[in-house]
Amino acid sequence: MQRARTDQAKDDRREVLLTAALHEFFERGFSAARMDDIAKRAGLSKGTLYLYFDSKEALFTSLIETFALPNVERIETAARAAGGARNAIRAVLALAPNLVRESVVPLIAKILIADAPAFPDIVTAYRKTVIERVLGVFADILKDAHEAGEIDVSDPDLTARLVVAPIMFSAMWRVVFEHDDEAKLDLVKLFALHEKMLLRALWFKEEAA
Amino acid sequence: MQRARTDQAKDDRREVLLTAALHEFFERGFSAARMDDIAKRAGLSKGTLYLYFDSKEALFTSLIETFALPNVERIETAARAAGGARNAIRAVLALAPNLVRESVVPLIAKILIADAPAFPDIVTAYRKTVIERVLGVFADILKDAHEAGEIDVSDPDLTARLVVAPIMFSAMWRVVFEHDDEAKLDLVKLFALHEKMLLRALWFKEEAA
DNA sequence: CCTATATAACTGACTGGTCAGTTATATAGG
DNA sequence: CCTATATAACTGACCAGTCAGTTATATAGG
Repeated sequence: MQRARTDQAKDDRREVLLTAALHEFFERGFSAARMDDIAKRAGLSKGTLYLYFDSKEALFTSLIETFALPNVERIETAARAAGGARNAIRAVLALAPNLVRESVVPLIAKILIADAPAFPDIVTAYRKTVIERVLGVFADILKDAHEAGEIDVSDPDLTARLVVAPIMFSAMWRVVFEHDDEAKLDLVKLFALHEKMLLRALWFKEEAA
Repeated sequence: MQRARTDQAKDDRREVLLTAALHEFFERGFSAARMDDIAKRAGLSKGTLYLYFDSKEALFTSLIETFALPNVERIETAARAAGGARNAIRAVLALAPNLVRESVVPLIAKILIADAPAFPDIVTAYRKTVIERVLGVFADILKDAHEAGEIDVSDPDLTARLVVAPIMFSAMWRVVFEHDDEAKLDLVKLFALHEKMLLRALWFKEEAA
């Protein structure tokens, strides 16, 4: 086997191992995933895996930390870049189909849901740094629009959750049901509809006109 | 240990074991849950557990089958009993807080999500008998209202998913985050808001008036 | 109503297999 | 030829499933 001697090469190897771990943990869950399989999937041996991570738990923790943030930033930028609440909602819901179908977000979510009771600290950290940050961005935008008299939002935090709920719903749908093709969702249509209904609900006076 | 001699007593024992299994599988996942712990939780020995279920897998299957249907029926009756789409939506969303907070539905959902890849057949069966049945009830109601000219619903199947999404969202929230009290959701307010926004989105012409 | 006998519910020690983590050995690459 | 990296053989803890033995309960027979 070729050796990773430079720092760059080692970082690459770490990443390959983390990606392998992502898929094994996703498919099997923390407990049933085998360190041997993760190493093999990365084209390495178990011994080598232990050169890069101290334990199965350490690997799990690194995994969540590594994959959690990048996609949050994508959402956050899209939301903040668009001017105004209406455009922010549009921008994020336009991103949603790709996020649900192509990104690792649904995989990470599934892994966290599955192993939450075993890793309460990781879950709490994830909620604070990822979930509540995303919800907070939405809530802020809604609040601003409310204060500007543009829309009527009694509770921005709860409204933000209602905006996000279909993303979570379809992420779980993908992860649980889409192993059989019969159950595929049309995500583009789903989020277009969600957008339409949200705009009607929030700007209902103008929309009805 | 007292013995279960009558059929009734045996059924009771089965149920106690299933309830113990529900909680262990929920907390640990299929793989990490121990048959010994399930038995102990039910106040019995592992040997006895094997008198009632052939294997860990058989126990798992029975568990899903036993707990899946009753709550579907609750939703279905509530939806069908209420006359008209508006009342059906109201009736079901009024049920939602209790369903999310008190029923086993979120536990079963979590277990299924966690172990879906290991039990594709169970998952497919669950989708057909539970999920699509519930979604179908909503879709039918929406379609009827649409055909009666009451509301404008281009795609009842997708709309039904948007109605249900916040239930799934808050079920996962409970199951993943509510181990710490800091993260409690106000479900009554959440679903009241969801109802308000749905009514605006669907009957937006009248609501705006 | 008592007691002896039969039965089926129950138990927990044991077995075989699995897998996280360790270590002795091999070798790529400078 | 030296050493950091990689490997695969190894160890021991753990656990699903089994089964020989135990005991609660039913009931036959006095």
